[in-house]
Parts: sequence; structure tokens; C-alpha cells
Amino acid sequence: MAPPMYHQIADDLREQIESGKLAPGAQLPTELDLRERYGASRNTIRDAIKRLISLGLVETRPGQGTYVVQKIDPFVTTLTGSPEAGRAEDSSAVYLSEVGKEGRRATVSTPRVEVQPAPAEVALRLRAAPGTQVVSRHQERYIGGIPWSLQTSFYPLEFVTSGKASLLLVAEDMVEGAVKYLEEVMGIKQVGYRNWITARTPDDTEQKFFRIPHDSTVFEVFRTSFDQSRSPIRVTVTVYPADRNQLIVNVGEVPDPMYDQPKPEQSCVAPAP
Amino acid sequence: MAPPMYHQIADDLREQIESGKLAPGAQLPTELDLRERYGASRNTIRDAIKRLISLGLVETRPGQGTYVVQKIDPFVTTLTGSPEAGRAEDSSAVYLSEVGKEGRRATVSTPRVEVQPAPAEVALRLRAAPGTQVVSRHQERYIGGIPWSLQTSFYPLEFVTSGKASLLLVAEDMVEGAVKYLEEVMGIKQVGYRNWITARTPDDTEQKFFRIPHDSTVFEVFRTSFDQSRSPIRVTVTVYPADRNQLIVNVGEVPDPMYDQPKPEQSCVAPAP
DNA sequence: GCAAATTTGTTCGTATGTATT
DNA sequence: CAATACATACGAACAAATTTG
Repeated sequence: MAPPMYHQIADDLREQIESGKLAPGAQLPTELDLRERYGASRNTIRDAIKRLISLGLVETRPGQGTYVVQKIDPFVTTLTGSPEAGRAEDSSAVYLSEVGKEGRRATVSTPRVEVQPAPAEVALRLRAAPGTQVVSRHQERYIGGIPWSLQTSFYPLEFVTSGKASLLLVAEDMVEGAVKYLEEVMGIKQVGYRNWITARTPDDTEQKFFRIPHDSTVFEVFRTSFDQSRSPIRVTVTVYPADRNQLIVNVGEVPDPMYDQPKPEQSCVAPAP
Repeated sequence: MAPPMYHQIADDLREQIESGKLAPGAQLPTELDLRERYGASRNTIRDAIKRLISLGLVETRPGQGTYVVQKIDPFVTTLTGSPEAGRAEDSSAVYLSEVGKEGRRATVSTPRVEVQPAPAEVALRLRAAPGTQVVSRHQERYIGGIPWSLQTSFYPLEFVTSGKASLLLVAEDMVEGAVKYLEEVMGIKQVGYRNWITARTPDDTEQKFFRIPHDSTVFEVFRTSFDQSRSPIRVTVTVYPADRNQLIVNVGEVPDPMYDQPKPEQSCVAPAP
């Protein structure tokens, strides 16, 4: 009934990491060293390391070695801004556990603007037929130089073909915010929005941009905005790598979230007795 | 620069699964069959299958074979109920994409009640010193017989030592809801709460209960409830396996979410040109 | 109920390729 | 270029779980 050897080796290394015996950033012994240390074959050692990778505890660098991951202070995004808010919700809502830390300002790439058929999940939320043409605005977002999220907003094509909101096609950041702009030129007022949160593995683009392994996890948040008549006016899809992002949802009256900023820890749900 | 063979094999099988050539529930050819089909060694075939597992496309059953996963209709939980609501928020907020489907009622185990030192993340949120004794109430929750979530609520021990809320120690489901009970016996009114959402890999208990692999993903939602004086009165930790759960956050006025219930699809963020 | 056949899980050894120093 | 370290791939053997005869 003994667990397999590569489990035991992984557990032993995990304990060393979590106890601090192997500090963040430190290099693990090479696979050949571990092979001797544990009296196992190299393949078995590699199986153990694969488990540590899937736990997010270590990373391997070809030609260099295996290293204990440096967990960065997570970015925390509040999803419940005021319904009228244009863009301030996102960037201003990023709290950092080390307050006043330098070099962590949010920056955004210039958007890539396209007219394309709406992906199925977007068409559904815009209540449009599958394949309907829409305007998409795609941006890469960083905090303190670290890849933070990938965001794409989709608008009905009528907004621009009607000639009223042609600025949506300009590949420049909308500093004032798209919500405010749409209200000014079209009289469309955002009265609410819904966030739909899922988790999945990253695609190739996301793996490269965030530099995360293929079997890691990303949050995918679909935000559908609605106007006075309860019609969808925009769908924004934001992808956050789960290893460096957390989400906050406030309901009713709550104190400032800086109160209870946790440190990275393990589970705290009581196990069975 | 060709991708390694186990990538190509995995991609080929993935295409067959996503095209429907290999239907959900169907058995893949055995490893020995695939070994001949692709002219690779068994270990290489197994590496390819491991990739499909991490994508959540297949599962292996020792002694039986490898099967295409049957994705169940996801459970969708709305995190933004009314601040005063006691328990109705959770169970009533589970929408199902196939409306009226039978056998999908939410059921809850009788709680396991303990007095224990607060885990670090809980103590922090209750603004108590680390290790402070708290009352914990732990429940297993199912929908239609399927393990849905594990929930543990933590209350300050003073609530019971003061003699006012001794029902918190009774190992029975609080049908009326704990929030309503606390208001009745202690005059504590919940005016708001905050959900703090993270993602991580499951621990042993969660792997067994949800029957998910060790490298899969769970949502961990910390809900801190606050009273009139902005003091925390309860911390509820809920763990949802990400393969069958999605979360909704409503802000402002939004239409009924049944409108845009998506089907399981892949990413819809436009890749780089 | 048991034995045999089937299928995946673990472990070893070895060789070669690729990335980094 | 050489040395080092991880990545890929092959072959083989036995163990453990499940189904079948």
C-alpha cells in the first residue's frame, strides 16, 4: 500500500521547499544528483519533479537546472466597480499587498483593432447570430512590467457603421474610457454588467505571453455590459494567469480590502477527521 | 524545429476528439494499439495521453482504458446575492443550462462542527490573532448527486461562549440560515460581504471527494461577512472544482442570466495576427 | 469464485537531442 | 568548442486494477 517512489520523492522535496530549506529562487540538485541521493533512476526523479511543477513549486530551465519558483505578490482585481464606471474599475482596483511598492504601475499596449466574425461565446452574449461581424479591440496589460492580463472587447459593428462611434476603429487607447465615449456619441448608458468567471488551460498565445506552462490555469472573465433597455452593448473577455492573479467581489457595504491581505498559504479547509 | 512526437500525437488525438470523431465517453485505442498506429514507443504514447489529460479531454481508468471525458453541464453560482440573504444565495443561485433537467437538486451533508485554532488566512480575515480558537462548520455539497463543493464556515468562539449563539455548535443544518439566526439571537446584522477568489490545485481530501486528478484546478472562494460596525462576523471558505463550476458576478441592473448560457467551447480571444 | 487475459501504472536502463554556460 | 543539464525517445519488465471466461 506504499505510495509509488516518485510520490515519496516529490513529497520529500515539497517538504524541503515549504519548510524553507530550499528557498525561493534556489536551485535544486541536478537530476543526476537526485538520482544518487534517492537511489532511483533518472526517469523516476523526473516524474517527481513533474509533480512539483504541476503544484507550481518549481520550474525547470533547459541547460540550467530546476529552481524553486519565486512567487510574486499577487495582483488583486476588484470586479465590482460602479456600473457607470468606464475603465477606472480595472486599473485602479489593483491592490498590492506591499503597499507603496515601486515599479508596479499598470501599463497597456496600444490596442489591435479588428473587424471579425464574433466568436460563438461572444455572439451569444451580444444576442447576435453566430458569425456576425463585430469590432474587437485587443490589448496586452502589464503591471510593473509583468504580463498581467490579455483583454479583448467586442462591440456590435452597427456602432461604427452608423457613423456615430467611429473612434472604436482607431487603434489608440481610449483614455477617457469607451463607456463614457459611447454615452457621449450615442446616448448609450451602461447601467450594469455581468462577469462570468471560468478557469481553463492557456492556449499557445497565452502560454507565450505570460510565460506559463501548457498545463497551468488561467481565469477567463466574460464581462457583458448592458444599457438602459437591458441590451448588451459590449462583451469584454479578460484572461488572467491564475498563478499571479486573484479576484475580489464586494457585495453591500464592506471595509477597505487592505485589511485582510493574505500571504500565499496552502488550503485551510479542515480535512476529514 | 519540428515539435516533439508526443506533441504531434496529442494534437492528432485532440483533433479527433474535438471533431467528434472520438465521441464523449468513447474509449481510445489502447496504448499498445496507439503504439503501432503511430510507430512510437509506449512511453511516448503515454506522454501524449498525459497532455490530453492535462487539457481535460480524456481520463484513464487502470485496467480498463482511456476514455474521452463526458463534460457535465457546469454548475453556475452567483456570488452577488443580497447582503441580507442568509443562505438562499448559494443554492438558489445555481442555474443550469438545460432548464428543468431532473435530478439536479442541491443537497448538503450534515455539518461537521469543530472548535479549532483558526487557519492563518481565516484568522487574518476575522482580524484575530493567529491560532485563535474558532467554531468551524464543514459541509459537503452535491447537485444531483454530483460532488459540487466543500464549504467551511468559521465563527468567532465568543459567539458561543457568550451563550448567545450556542446553536452554532449543533451538528445540524441551519435551515433558516446562520445569518438570520445571528441577527435574532445577537442582533448582528450582515450589511455586506467580500468574496476573494483564487485558484489552486486540490489537496488530498478534495481529490478524493471530487474525484479529480492531483494537477487539476479548484476555485477557492473566501467570503468574509461584515456587520453594521464593519466588523467581520464570519469567514466562509468554499472550494469548487473548476471542471464543473463557473461563477457569476452581477453589478448594477442586469437581465436574467439564462439569456446567454454558453456551451463549452475553447478560447475566443483573438490570437496574434 | 477463481484463473486468465487485458490494460494502465511504475521503474529501470540507455541513447540522443537541445539549450545554456 | 566543450561541459553541463534538461528534453525526448526507445525498449523492457513487473505491478496493480479490471474484465472476462
